[in-house]
Amino acid sequence: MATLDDIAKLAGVSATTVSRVINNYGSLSEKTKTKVFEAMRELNYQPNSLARSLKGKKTQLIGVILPGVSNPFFGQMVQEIEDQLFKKGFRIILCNAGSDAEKERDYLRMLMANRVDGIIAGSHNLGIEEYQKVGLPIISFDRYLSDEIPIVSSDNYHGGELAAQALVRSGSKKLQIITGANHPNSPTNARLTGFKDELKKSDLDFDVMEISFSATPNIKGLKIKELLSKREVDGIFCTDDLTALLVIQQAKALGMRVPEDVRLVGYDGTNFIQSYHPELTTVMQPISDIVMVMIDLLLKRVDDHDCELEDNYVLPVKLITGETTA
Amino acid sequence: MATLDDIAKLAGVSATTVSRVINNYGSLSEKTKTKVFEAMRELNYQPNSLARSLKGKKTQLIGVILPGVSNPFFGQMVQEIEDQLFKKGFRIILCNAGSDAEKERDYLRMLMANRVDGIIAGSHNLGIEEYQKVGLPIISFDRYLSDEIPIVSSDNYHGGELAAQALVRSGSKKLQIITGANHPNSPTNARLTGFKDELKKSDLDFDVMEISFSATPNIKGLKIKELLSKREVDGIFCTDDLTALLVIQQAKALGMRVPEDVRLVGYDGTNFIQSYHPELTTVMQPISDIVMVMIDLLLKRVDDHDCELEDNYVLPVKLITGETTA
DNA sequence: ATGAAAGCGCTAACAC
DNA sequence: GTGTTAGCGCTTTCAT
Repeated sequence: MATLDDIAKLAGVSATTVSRVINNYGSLSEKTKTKVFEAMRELNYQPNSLARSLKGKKTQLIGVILPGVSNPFFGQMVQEIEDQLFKKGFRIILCNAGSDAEKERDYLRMLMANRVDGIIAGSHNLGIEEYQKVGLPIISFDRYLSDEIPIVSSDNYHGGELAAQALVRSGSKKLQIITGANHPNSPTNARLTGFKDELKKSDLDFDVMEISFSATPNIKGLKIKELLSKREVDGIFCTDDLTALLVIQQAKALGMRVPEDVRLVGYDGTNFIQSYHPELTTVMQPISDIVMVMIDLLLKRVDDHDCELEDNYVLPVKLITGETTA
Repeated sequence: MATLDDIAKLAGVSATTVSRVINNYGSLSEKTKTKVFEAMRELNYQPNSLARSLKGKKTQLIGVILPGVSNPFFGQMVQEIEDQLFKKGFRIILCNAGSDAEKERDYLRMLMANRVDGIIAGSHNLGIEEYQKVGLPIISFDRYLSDEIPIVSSDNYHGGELAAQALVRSGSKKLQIITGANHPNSPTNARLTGFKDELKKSDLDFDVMEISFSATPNIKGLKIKELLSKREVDGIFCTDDLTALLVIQQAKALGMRVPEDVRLVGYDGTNFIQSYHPELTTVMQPISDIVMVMIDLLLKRVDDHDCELEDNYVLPVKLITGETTA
């Protein structure tokens, strides 16, 4: 692979001059510029960004740590992150942390070793104290990581309220929440709180069922089947859309009709769900806006490591009404 | 951020020694090792992989160029790639090329500039001659890129045959194929050919409808609606599962029953579809195996740029039978 | 068992 | 308008 020196030799100038041409810096004669450009073309030259970054420049690399990209919600989020970051000249290193805290720690070390300019983190793992001392700009999605790390999230509390309202409005009397395991400090808990608080107004009964985020769809389906077979609930709020899909599936299998026998509200409202399951009433998170805010904040910190930021940035959610609460 | 020299000073040894400790190289006394390790811990030291790579080492970075990760198929594929590569000590730079050839070219340049060790590419863009001269190990998924680049794919031809068989077996008489726009040199065409060839045996009629891969679900839905309203077909093969979902949606809206009025076979068989749409008959691509082969080949080329590889690696597909062809 | 010194490819004063 | 030089943080001979 050609180096700056190769170009310099071929163009008959010094390395500095080539560097100047590349970075469009200082004053160059048209003649040299042309010569250098030609040489670059001829050797199919690409400046070694490793060397560049070594000299103190940014790497233009951002680490993205999320549970995993096979989930449509995070798939869309990563796509959005990649898209917006690309336009600003950054690339991303994708880190699927899954539910493996050790892997997440490894990734954190690697990202430090690679001198990424910053990190966007939104995994579900807890107790990773390493976040305290990465010494790199970090923005978190929807999780508390450390006191210094700003959290961007949608308005989970209001989302919970909206879900409750939709269920109540549709005439449900015996309500059920199906949610991931209860993580302390997680803004996601607010979905629950909002839901409960809203219900207090109407004095209705409800139950909470927790199913680990990392359980397989089969396991989740089983638990849902158990729940539904009792035929005791007529309104369900799932704190994510995929679980809601499972409820529809199991209800159908049990001969229960949605929404006649049981009403249903999901959460997330990805493009995928909106296109392929428009029947589902759900609370839509503004993924694009969330990402925009995260990137904005992150790049601010990249430019100035010590710039002051709020602890929390909360973006509005929206209820999308489908037939499952008709 | 601490450097090797900082550690050397703190431990009271030379930089060379620290380097030896890090790389577990040459002969070291236990005493020095301990001192150095302590210093590293104290300063939360991470070796600068940029500097390391500059010295001729590999970057342990692999570029992954795909249409986009918000599609469940590619989402699962990327997740699989990331997973398998992580275990071998590599990280990935994610490049969503979308349907933007210029973006793909940009990414190619960036990947060269970043000195990634290799590239896995499976975008849908055509006419990117740059692949000819990247000078980096590349493996392609399901697309022809250049004569030197091996293609790994599932057995598209047999997949087409299986789809046809399933439809015929279920008693369909007037068949329809819905597929992406016909790209020259794309192994995906084989799905069509396999389907057609199989049909010749049974002497049934069929039509082909092309819908661009990059069309929105709404657009696709519209075309499908037009098609279905004529009520002329009773068996449909979609060359991807998401389109099949759209067919189910439109059929329902038109009051047509699946499979009574129209039978349906999809293609891909992701975990997502298997879990959330088990009713869909589909041809499953062995994503995990495909990725394993791609990575195996890629790493061979990383170790030895000139190692001989086959042009094509074809992995077996499997028909998953659901109720849409019952 | 350890250190000194050169160099990977690039940028940025500092000359002229 | 262009060249010289000194590093960035690390690895790697070659000494000792």
